[in-house]
Amino acid sequence: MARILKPAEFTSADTVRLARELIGKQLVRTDTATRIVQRLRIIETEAYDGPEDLACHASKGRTTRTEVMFGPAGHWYVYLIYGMHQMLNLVTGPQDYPAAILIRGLESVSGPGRLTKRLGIGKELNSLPAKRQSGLHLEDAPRVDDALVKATPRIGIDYAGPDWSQRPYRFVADLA
DNA sequence: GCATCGATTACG
DNA sequence: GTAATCGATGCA
Repeated sequence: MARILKPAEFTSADTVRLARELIGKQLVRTDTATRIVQRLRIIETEAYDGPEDLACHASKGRTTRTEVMFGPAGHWYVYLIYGMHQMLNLVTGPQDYPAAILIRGLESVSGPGRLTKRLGIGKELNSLPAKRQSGLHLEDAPRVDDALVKATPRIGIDYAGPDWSQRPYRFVADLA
């Protein structure tokens, strides 16, 4: 079994780089009640980097919803979008610096809303640390070659304006 | 209290 | 192209 990634490993201020490095790592769901364990590699991520990033929820300030992004790295940020889809994010960066990485796709599961549904992820995980005892954690994996990873603009954030919406903060593993 | 807005998906 | 669906937010 692969090494478990600790929350403290995501304290780097370079969230965009962390989003790139998360590609290929394994997302592990452990349900103590049903004993079902799911282990899937991450193939798509997006970086949301700090108060200046107009696409980042925290750019509007510290609120009940965004509070977790200001907290310690390595905790889950889960929220509901469009009234029906749960989005899974990993908080990154130093304490009090609001940043997170949206996990958009896993091998065999395309789409951020679909993956949370598949793994049974909901708001009960919000603000919990990415540890085995929380029921959802990350495990290390060999680095995915740069030739297989492409960077593109983030999805669905045109409202953030051309400067932010066009930045290559989305990473997709081109598995073929 | 009430109106508006989505880090999406599925279907035509 | 557009409907579905509801918590967070902002304003009164």
